[in-house]
Amino acid sequence: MDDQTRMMTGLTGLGGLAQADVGDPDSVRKQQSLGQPQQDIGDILQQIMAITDESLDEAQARCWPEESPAHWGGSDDPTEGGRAGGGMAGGGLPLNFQHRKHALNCHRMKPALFSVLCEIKEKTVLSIRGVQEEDPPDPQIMRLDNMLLAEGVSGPEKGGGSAAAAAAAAAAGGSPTDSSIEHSDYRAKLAQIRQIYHSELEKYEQACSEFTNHVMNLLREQSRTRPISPKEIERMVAIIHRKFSSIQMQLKQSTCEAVMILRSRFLDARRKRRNFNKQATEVLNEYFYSHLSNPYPSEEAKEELAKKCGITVSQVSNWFGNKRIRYKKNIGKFQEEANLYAVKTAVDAANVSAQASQANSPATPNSGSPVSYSLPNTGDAYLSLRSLNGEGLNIAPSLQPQVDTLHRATHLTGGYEELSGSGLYTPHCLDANSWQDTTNPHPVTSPPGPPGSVHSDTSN
DNA sequence: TCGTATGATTTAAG
DNA sequence: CTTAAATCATACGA
Repeated sequence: MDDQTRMMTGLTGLGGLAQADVGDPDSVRKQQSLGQPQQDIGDILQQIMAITDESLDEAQARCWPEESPAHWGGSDDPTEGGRAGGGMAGGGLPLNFQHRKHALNCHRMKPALFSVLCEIKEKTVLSIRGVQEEDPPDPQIMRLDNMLLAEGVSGPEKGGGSAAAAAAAAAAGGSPTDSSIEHSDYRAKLAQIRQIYHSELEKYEQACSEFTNHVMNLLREQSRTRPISPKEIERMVAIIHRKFSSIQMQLKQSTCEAVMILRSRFLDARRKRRNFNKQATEVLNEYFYSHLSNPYPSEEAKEELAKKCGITVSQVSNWFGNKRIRYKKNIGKFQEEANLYAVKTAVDAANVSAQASQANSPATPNSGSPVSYSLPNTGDAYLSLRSLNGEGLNIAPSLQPQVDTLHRATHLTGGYEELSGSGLYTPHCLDANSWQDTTNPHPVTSPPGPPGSVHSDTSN
């Protein structure tokens, strides 16, 4: 309302000026046609329409290629309204346009017409009211915001991102060197995304405010010829902001996607799988094959293995899980490996026992082989070796306890059969299912092992 | 480039 | 929680 009154007063106050403007043919014509109000109003309405259209067109043509939209609305000062046309002329509007506009603004009937328009509008504006009462924060955009914040993209500064990366990597449990390299890489990429995000965001914001400015100035400008309430301007601005925020949401969404892809590329351990080093595999295999009858390392054993191999406990668990299932699935394939490690372990054990019996030393400084877990093994190693040799190994007296252990294990697992018959190296398969048999009723599903599917074993 | 090896994850059971 | 089993996705060697 305030604006309107201001506009009105401004316009009325300019009546004199308009009449003085003799140079304008339109104005002259209008002055002459004062006697016919009807025609006059029709005329002026037409002009208003024309000008409204034109000023929009002009605005599009002028505002966008150039900047400095600020001068567009001219001054807000109502007293200057009459001269606004003149002032605007500097902007490069066609002279014709300027003239007509000016004439219109200064027409004697203008105030009356304007008030009529206001009145009409007053009635219609109510219907608009109801339409625009909703602005609950979009849950979608809030989710995106939260995620970007959590990823350190939209957060304060670096730190959030690296912290997240560190946490993720810690969870992934990669080797320290690897992960640190990957982290810097990850952080670099994240920073890149972050930078792009921010520059885009800034661009959007700038564009938004620019556009808002244009529109506001346009409306203000138009408000000289038609009634525009501040509420309407406000509403228009809100609409523009909504549009731009939907664009912003797209930006946020694609940024989120980029971050997710980055994360999965860099932090998903599965994608970044590295084989364990040779020594680690060896250690694990030695344990596995020396505990073949019960290859389920205890928590402590796992920890020790993990330490030895420079991997995490869960990696040890994974390894044993994979190994068990794969061994069981195709024992034949692993036979060679089994024999290899059996020999290895047996040799170690022999060394140990030899030293134990000779030097009475509890230490196990065996060359190269890092098997030092307190070898309470189930005797599989000896079994393997024995079967390799075809006949019994001469077991040192000091090994007797281990043989006992073997017996016990044999009993426990119940997986051994009478091998004795074959005598030679026909080591039957330690039915892998028997790993579970202690608890399970015997599932007859023998693994689809190849013909030679075999494991060294012993008779009693 | 392709087949295999292998570490990790998922699913389901207990 | 642990585990078996299936599956995924990469590593790696021929």
